[in-house]
Amino acid sequence: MEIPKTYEPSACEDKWYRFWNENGFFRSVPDDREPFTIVMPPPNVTGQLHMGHMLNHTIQDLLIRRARMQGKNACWVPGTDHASIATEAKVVALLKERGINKQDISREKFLEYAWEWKEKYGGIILDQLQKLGASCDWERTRFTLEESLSDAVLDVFVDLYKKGLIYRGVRMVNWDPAGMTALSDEEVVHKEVDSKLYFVKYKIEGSNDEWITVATTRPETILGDTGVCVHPNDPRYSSLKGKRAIIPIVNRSVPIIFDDYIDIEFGTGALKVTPAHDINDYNLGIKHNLEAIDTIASNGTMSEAAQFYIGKDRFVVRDEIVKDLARLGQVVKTEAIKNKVGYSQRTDAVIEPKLSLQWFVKMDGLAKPALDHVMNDDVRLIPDKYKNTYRHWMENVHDWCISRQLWWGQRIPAWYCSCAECHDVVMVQKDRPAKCVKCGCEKEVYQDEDVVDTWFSSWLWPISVFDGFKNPKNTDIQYYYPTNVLVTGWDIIFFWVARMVMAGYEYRNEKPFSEVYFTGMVRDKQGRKMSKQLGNSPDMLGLISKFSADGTRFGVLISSPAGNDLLFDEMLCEQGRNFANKIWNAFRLINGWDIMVKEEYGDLVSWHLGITYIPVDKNSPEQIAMNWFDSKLNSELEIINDHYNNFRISEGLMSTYKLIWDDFCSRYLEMVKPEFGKTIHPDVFEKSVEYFESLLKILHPVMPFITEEIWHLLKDRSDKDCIIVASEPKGGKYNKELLSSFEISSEIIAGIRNIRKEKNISYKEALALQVRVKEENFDHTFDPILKKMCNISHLIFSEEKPDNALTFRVNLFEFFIPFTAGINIEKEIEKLQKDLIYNEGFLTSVQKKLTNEKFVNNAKPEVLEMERKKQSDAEVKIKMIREQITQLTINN
RNA sequence: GGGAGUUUAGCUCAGCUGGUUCAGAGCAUCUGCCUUACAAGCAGAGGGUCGGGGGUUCGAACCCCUCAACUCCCA
Repeated sequence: MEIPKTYEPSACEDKWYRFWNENGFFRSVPDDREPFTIVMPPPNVTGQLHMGHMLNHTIQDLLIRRARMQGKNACWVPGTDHASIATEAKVVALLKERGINKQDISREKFLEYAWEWKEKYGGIILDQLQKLGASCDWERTRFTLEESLSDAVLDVFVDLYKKGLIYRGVRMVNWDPAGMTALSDEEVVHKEVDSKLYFVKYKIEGSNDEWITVATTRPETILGDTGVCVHPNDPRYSSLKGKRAIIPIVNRSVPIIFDDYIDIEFGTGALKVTPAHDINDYNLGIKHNLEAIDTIASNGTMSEAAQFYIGKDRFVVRDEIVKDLARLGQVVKTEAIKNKVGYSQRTDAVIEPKLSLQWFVKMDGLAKPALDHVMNDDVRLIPDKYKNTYRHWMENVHDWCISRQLWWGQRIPAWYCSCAECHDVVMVQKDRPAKCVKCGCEKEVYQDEDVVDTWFSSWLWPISVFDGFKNPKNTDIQYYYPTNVLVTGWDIIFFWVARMVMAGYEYRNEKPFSEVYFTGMVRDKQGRKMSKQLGNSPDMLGLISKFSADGTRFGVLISSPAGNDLLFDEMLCEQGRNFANKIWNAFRLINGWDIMVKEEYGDLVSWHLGITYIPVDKNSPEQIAMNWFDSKLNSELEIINDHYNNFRISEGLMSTYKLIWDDFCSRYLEMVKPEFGKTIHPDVFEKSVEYFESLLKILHPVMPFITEEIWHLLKDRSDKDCIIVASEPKGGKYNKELLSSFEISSEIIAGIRNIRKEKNISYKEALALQVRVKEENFDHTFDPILKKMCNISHLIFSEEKPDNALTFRVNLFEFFIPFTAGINIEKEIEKLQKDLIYNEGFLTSVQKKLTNEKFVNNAKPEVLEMERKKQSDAEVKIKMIREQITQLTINN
């Protein structure tokens, strides 16, 4: 069979994904093994796979696949989030295209359309995850709005209400006029924008020409002003005590109040107070008993209460009112200013602070355990710098506004009676009450129109996916909960992570997960966050088809330190693809070897593989290579595991990359590779295959497809013998001296290669190598390797210096290659001079330390010892270099 | 306005409690090679006052102070 020169991923990726899935390798059911559980942060049903998901899910898959290979019962629960506001907006837009207005259809009809939409598009993102290789247990797929999860939401609502942790009240909320709903504080994004600060003068009541000038960025709210506030210590305004001002246009008389809340420096030091449309003004209003006039309707236009500009958009009115005020001569001046404005995270509309009746969750009681258990590392945040952020938020947490004026979501289980005398009755229970608890009427009971915040379902996710609310003692929840790791972006630490911790302790008295791994945000080369709006997120499926799923996974992981943003560049995926190809070719090499047959090796002294043969010569390059790689593999395995166990994922991958490419391919395989046309010893072949298998297993969690493909090409295996369920390579002892001695040999090899290159000596031309050392003082372990790798015909050990030889130095050893042609004496001397200067400089710095009494007295003995060694080594080197220079000069 | 973080090679990042010849890795760049696994490759090379300034110390990328730039969170 002809094996292609380059790896062809497209066919094998789909093939293996289907195979794994059909053979139940992704499936997890409780058993007596240790569980390793990850619940997927459910992506929005409206979403398409973007770079953020890619990063997030690749990491989760890596962790799950590692756990699976460690023999744990790995369970990765997938699912999607119904995303109330985003989905509702999508459906509304879709209906509009069809000429249907949301207002014109019933709630039931709307939900029908919404479900239809969800069925059609809601699964796309999960399908895309399969392309990436995500090894989730698809039989466990959940959706935050499905029946059992919704039941949990309603039960929790009722329960918290009964505990007094949920209440209903009129508060200033963040109103999204585009989404037509209230939002929680966390859903508001503050952006700095260029605004104008308008200085408007209000007439003092009863005066002829006395004015007070206020500064505002929101002149359209003037219509709702019910006070003017100044600082009690501000001398400019002390004469205004007890006076009133006239609000222009509406000609309302309002009190001038005094409060030290005012910043004397800002604007004119006088603040117009609009209690209905600013949270600070609202608080001032309560304190000073000011009326709140709600002049802006829920859709962002001026309401009846505004009296003027009714029905016009607030931003249109901003311009109009300034013109009208100017006409009245009441605009003093306008300044450009930068200020922070709140935007809806979902619709990007400017948030309108608005008084309204909403449902809230009390946070103080819930926050306490959630804070403590993170601070004491019961729940570990990675990287731990987020502990600070988390604590700060928890200590200053505000009550959570959970009602949303939407239809797509769990409808709030609160019921009211429509009888006039029962307007204060609220019945909170899951099912419709048979009759009003106050007046007893049966027909007039109606349900709250609102739904709960989507996060009010996702905060229950780690429990509800295992049906832990309805059935708190079921096998799944007892086995899988608490889960192991949550992988998510730090941008939702408050929205979601903090609240899951709260729910975990409230409902199971136990953390939801032991570790939270925060990924960074994926940014483009210019450092911008990748987003759909900017259109700077590469097409995921395009990337996968270009560089393979394995290559793309590699590219994403190689540059993703925990919590640090990742600047994504396609080149990283290309590097991944190249790596896959390198591995593919290592396979081709090994696969192409002819194994030695019986006739080739004379005496039969060993028994192996059903045939007898003489064992590998223990001084052969092959045996030495195997000894070395054994140690190398074990020592690197220790390092790689340490990296991964501590979530240093990109470092773990980098070590794997170098182990495979540099150590295995460039060094080991070159050392054992038979000469052209020769055969390989069966032991060496077996061992090489074994090493290769170990490497594939180490790499599998990162590049699952190619490793599975080669795993099966290397040997005939049964359907159950797949790398995805193979046990990870067990580390073993390794010989440190052997490893460092090999590094020295590598330098010698590099020295010889350099000389060949400089002097244009072909590899085919055998060379002699002379070392200036007594034979017994040289480590001969790798002599056969030197000979093989560099085509050295013989090694000479002598304390003499040969004439006319090319030379290089490794540590304290001088090497000579007798070769007369083409030696450029001047260049050689120049090179040696440079070396000499460096070493002399180095010696001086060491001597400086050693003659410094304070250093000698204070430094630790081992440091001192090290410095002495440096000194003597440097002295020897300098002597050697001087000799070489002298000899070169004399000889020519 | 309050707080957190970052700043090391052209790029992305390592560098543990200050002390191995410590200034590193990968990528990119440059130079030679179509060598019988791989040009998606092989063999090499160059490249950094560790953001600036000051201090502590025998010794600082690492500790302290200060300034600057960038990022983020909260109000």
